[in-house]
Amino acid sequence: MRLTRYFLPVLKENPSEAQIVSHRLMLRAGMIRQQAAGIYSWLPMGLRVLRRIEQIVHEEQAKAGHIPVLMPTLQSADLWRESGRYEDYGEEMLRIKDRHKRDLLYGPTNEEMITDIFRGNVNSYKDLPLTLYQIQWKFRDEIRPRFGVMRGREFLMKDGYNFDIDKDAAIHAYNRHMVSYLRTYERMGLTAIPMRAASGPIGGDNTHEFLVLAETGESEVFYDSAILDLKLGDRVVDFDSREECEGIVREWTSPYARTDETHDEGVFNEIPEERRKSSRAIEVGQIFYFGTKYSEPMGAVVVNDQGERVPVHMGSHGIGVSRLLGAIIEASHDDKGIIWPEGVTPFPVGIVNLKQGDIATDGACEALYNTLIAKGLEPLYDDRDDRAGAKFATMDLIGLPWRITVGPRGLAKGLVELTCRRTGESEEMSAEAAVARLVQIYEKH
RNA sequence: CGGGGCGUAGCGCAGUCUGGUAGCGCGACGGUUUUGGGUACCGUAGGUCGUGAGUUCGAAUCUCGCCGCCCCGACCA
Repeated sequence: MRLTRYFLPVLKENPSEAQIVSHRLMLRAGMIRQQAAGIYSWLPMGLRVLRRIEQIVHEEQAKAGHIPVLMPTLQSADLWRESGRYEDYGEEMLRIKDRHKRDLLYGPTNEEMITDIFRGNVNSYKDLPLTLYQIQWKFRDEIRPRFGVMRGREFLMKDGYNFDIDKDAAIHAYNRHMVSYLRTYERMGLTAIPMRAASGPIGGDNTHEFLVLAETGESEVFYDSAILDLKLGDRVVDFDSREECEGIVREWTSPYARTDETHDEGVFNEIPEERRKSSRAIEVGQIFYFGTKYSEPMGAVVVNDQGERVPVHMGSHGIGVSRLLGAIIEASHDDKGIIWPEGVTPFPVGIVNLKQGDIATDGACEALYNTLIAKGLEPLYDDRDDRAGAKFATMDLIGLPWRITVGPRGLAKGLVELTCRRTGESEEMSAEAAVARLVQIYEKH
C-alpha cells in the first residue's frame, strides 16, 4: 500500500478523551475513532489488525476441530425468557422493541441462541462431540465504558460452545480449548496466563480466565512466576487426545495463578518468595464448563447409546477480539508509539523513501515495493513528499515491526537500511538481502 | 447511579470570573526554502463558541433546562 493513496489520519497530539496508552496510540495511529461512549469506528489501520487477530483465532479454532458459524447480533427476548436470563441479566443488556412492539435485545453473548440451534438440529449422541463458534459483535451496556476498545460497550468477541454427551467429554472440550487458546495468544506475541476465576452470570464451577500482565489492567492477579517460563512453541498437539490435552492443562494450571476473586493467601504463601508475584492484568479470554445449565431448561437433549434422552453437557469460551488490540499495545509499545508483534502487524514492513522525487531512490523503492508484494509481504510504502523526520515519526507511531529506509546516501553504496522497531537496531545491506531477511522472519508468522 | 470535571477550527488549548460579536499552537492547503529523526519563512482556508430558552441595546461570557464526553467509585469479555 502506498501511503499517498491510503487513509491514515494520524494525530500528532494526544486527544484529551484518552487516558491510557493503548487508547491514545490507537487514536493517534489512525486505527479507531469514537462514535459514542464505548462505540468505535474502525479505520483501515485498525481494521487490518482486527482482521489479523480474527484470522489467527479462526486458524487455531480449525486446528482444534471447532466449526465456525455466524449468529445475528439481534436476538428475540423469548429465548432469554426460556433460560431465565432475560430478567437476570439486568441493565447491561440493551433491550430494543421492533415495530410490532416485540422485545429484542442486542446479544451480549449467545448461549441461548446456540442451544436453540442445537436442539432443533441434533438428536443423537452420534453427532457429538460438537463445538460451534463465531466471531461476532456483542453489546454490553456498561455503566461506564472506558479505556477505548479495552472496555467498550460494543466489542468483537469470539464465542464458542461445546456440546458433549457427558461430563468427561465436556471436560476434554474444556481442556482442548485451554490448549488452543494458549496457542492463539502466543501467536499474537502475548503471554496470557490461565487463572482460576469466578464464573459470573454465565454460570458453572469450572472456569479459567486468560490474563495478560499490564500495569493498566483492571484485574489484580497473583501468580507463581514459574508459569511465565511455559511455552507451547512449535509443539504439534493432537487435539483429539484427551491425555495430551489434559497433560498440557495440568502443566499450565499447576503453578499458582489466580485473580483476586479466587485468591487464597494461604496457598499463595507456600510459593518460594522470589517467585511470588502480584500484578495488574487485562482479561483477554475465559473458558467455562457449566454442564446442563442451559441444556436442561431449554430441552437440548440427545439420545445416548442406551436409547435414553439425556441433556447435553456444555461449556462456552470467549476471546475478546477487539479488546486484544488494546491488550497487545499495552504490552508492546514505547514512548514513540506502538510496536506490533509480527503475528498481528497491519503491514509486515514499511518502506521509507528519504528523497521522494529523486529518480534513483524512487526507482529503488518501487522495485523493493514490488518485490516484497511478490513475496507475499505487502509493505506500507511512505511515498509522501515529506521530511525524513516526519516519515520516521509516523512509522514509529504506527508500529510496523520492520522498516526499510532508502536514501541517496546508502544507495550510492548499493545499500538500504533495515531497522527493527522493537530494538531500534539498524543494519545496512543490499535490498535483496533485506527482502531475504524479511521472508525468513515472516516464515513463522 | 453517587462524586468531580469538561464541551470554543481536524487535534491540543486560551478567552468565561469582570458581557462589546473570537484567538494561539499544531495540522490541512498554496508558495519559497530545506532534505538521514516531526526544517524555517510567507500566505490561504476553516468556527451558527454542544443545544434550547431567558436576561440585556448587545451573550462564548450571566441564568435555567436539555444533550454529549472524560475522570474516581460500585459493575464488567
